[in-house]
Amino acid sequence: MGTTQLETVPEPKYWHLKNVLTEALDSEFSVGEILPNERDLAARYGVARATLRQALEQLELEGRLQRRRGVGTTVAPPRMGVAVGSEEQTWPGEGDDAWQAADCQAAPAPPAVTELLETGREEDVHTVRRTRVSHGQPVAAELLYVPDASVPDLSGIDAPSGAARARAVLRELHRLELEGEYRAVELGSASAEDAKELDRLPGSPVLVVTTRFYAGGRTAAVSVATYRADTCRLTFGDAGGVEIDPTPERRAS
Amino acid sequence: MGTTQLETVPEPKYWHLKNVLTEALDSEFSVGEILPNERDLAARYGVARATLRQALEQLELEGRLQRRRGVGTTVAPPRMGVAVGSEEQTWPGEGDDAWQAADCQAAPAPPAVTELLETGREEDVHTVRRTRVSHGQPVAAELLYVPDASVPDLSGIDAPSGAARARAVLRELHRLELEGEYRAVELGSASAEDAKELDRLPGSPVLVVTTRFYAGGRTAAVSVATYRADTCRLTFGDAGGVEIDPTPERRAS
DNA sequence: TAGTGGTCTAGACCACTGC
DNA sequence: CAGTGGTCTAGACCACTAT
Repeated sequence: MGTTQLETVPEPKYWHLKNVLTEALDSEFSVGEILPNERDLAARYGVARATLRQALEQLELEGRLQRRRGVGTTVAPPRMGVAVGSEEQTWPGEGDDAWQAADCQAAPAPPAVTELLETGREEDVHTVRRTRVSHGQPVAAELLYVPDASVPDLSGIDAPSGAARARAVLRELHRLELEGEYRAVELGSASAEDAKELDRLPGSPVLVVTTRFYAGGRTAAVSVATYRADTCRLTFGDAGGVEIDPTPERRAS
Repeated sequence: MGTTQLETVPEPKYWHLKNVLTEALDSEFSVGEILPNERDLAARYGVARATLRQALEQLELEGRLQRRRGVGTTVAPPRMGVAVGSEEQTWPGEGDDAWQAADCQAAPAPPAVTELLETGREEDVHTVRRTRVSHGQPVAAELLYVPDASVPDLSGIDAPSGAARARAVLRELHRLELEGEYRAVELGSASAEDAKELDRLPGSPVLVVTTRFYAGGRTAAVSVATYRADTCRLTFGDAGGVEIDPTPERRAS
């Protein structure tokens, strides 16, 4: 850095600071290392703590830092790639797919999902909760909505709720022939519930993946999965069998 | 502060405020409507402006609000779905794909891209800039990196740079047989350049879509596209021909 | 208990938009 | 020009984690 022109461009302090810190991160810190605390850092760079925090927030958003209350700020490892969609489409829970079924309740789906499923507004649907763990870390929390019409033979199952019932719902679902998937990704913020499962604070940025599963000419199930945006890079497709560990870029010095 | 419960759950003010505003948005405002200014809103809810802003930032992140300096805060329309990947894989610019080539320069690619392309660190690659407009709004800015090896017959083209050359590069690229695509989506923040193209402030949250195009057993091109996270929902696949306008949920009253 | 990040305040000034 | 959101400050207290 050295220079800084004053001419014509009043670059915000936090933006400049973010760039300075990015370089420092690249050159002077290694993954997992703890940064000085916010008060010290602010003092060192001659800014108010709030301004310093604005820069740190950006860096956290970009996956460069991880902050934990009561602990400190650490240099984050490169984001991990998590496979979300591939060539061969499969039902959730089919094969061994990194997800763990946690629970299943009968409850009305949120309006947005109701519309996709074309179910009644007050109608109960099977609501399966699953979590996904990768590299020992929770990366996603999912709610899978399955209308009773998609799993008509479920009645015989004893377990009224819980993981056992969740697995039963999935098993029944697999009996249908999957005709297609339609997926959407958007930015969201973690609900209180999801935040707890993801070990983050409520409001943390998440990537929301909504998947509609088609069977028998209708939407047979809808999945809403929220991935930690700070630690995950969602991957799609498999590029003709090539599957390289992605994420180059960062390295310690 | 007046009272408020003391029992067990000190919910942050900005979080509570966000929820209150969300309901107000659902019930009392319609798309495009202008909210009261931040100072008035803060006073109305009895919080400092910074706290109010924290709530507004969350809502903007969720795509519910749009804020423009010098103008005001308006209720945002539902996010638009933009198609990013579908069953049939195509080269960028093949068919009529909503993108507009803007420029092309010869320059070294960033390290991350260099690694994917397996080109030399200092080697120049054709760098095509394109923008994508949807519903009259800029939604994405892209940099497409094409090593010379992928377009060997380009030498004869006159235009050294500019849109004409960009189109020429794409045309040459289409002569290769596309063997596969590998895509990744992650959260990022807009660079100063991208921000300008997207009509946003630098640092705004964006969805970064990195695509590797395979041909001849190698990565023949790499595209890095940044989509406005506030206005876009990225869609993948086509679910057997079904293509419904998504995004239910919001409505004015 | 000491130290961290998270929340909140009440001000100030700046940059931009529109009239 | 007046009015908007964007940046910045200097403090305070709270919630959490580790020791």
